[in-house]
Amino acid sequence: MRLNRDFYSANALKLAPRLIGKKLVRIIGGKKLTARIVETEAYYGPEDKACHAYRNRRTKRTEVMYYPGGYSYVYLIYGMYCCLNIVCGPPESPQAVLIRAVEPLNNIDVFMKNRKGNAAKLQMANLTNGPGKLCQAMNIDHKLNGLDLIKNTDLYILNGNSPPKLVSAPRVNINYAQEYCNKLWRWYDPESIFVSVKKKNKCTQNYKPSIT
DNA sequence: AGCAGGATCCGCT
DNA sequence: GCGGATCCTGCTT
Repeated sequence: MRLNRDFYSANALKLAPRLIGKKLVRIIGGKKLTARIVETEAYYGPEDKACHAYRNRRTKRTEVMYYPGGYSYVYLIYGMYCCLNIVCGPPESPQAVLIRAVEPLNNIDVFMKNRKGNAAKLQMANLTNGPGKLCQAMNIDHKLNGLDLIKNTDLYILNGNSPPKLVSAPRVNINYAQEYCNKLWRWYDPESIFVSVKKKNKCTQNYKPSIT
C-alpha cells in the first residue's frame, strides 16, 4: 500500500520519524528498485533557519515546498549531487523531510552499477549511506522534482514497519543555522549499517514516538 | 552580469 | 582529518 495524502500532511517533525521503515520505490529501465528508509531529517518551514524556505523564501527552486504533502523535492547540492526530500504538511506550509539513507532490498546489482567510483564496491553500506549516494544509486535527479508520490509511477513510497528502536540526533552539515543546528531533527534506525552518521554526541537520544 | 556559498562525496594522508 | 570537484541558486549591482 502506498502512503496516502493524510500521512504526508503531518508536519515535518512528525513525518520524519514515521518515514523510517517505509519503502522507497524507483522504477527505472523496466526495473523496480526498492529500498527501506533508515535515516531522515526534518526541515520545519519558515521558522527553521536550515530550511530552504526559511522566512517563507519562495523562489523557483523552493516553490514545490509550498505544494501539498506528498510531492517530491529534488535539488542539486554542491554542483554534483542530488538530494531527495518529501514535501509535507498542508498546502502553503513549506516543510519537507530529507531522505538521508536507505537500505537496498532488491536488484542490488543495479544500485551498484548506478554508483560511480570504487568506494561503493568496497563495502555494501557505501551504496546508499548518504543523501547524494542514495540518489545516485537509485537514479534520482532533478527530472523527478515536483512529482506527486501518491500517483506517480516512477517514484513512490510504500508502507512498511517501524524499527523496534529509533534514535533522534542533530542534523548534519547545517552549522550556519545557529540555534537550529542543535535541534534533534534527524532520526535513524540504530540497528542499520546504512545510517550515514552514527557518531553519538551529548544530544543524541532514544526517541519515543507520540500517539498524536 | 557577477559572485559567494552550499541539507555532499571521494581519494589521499 | 583534509581539500578539491563542480555548478546551480539566490542575492546584489
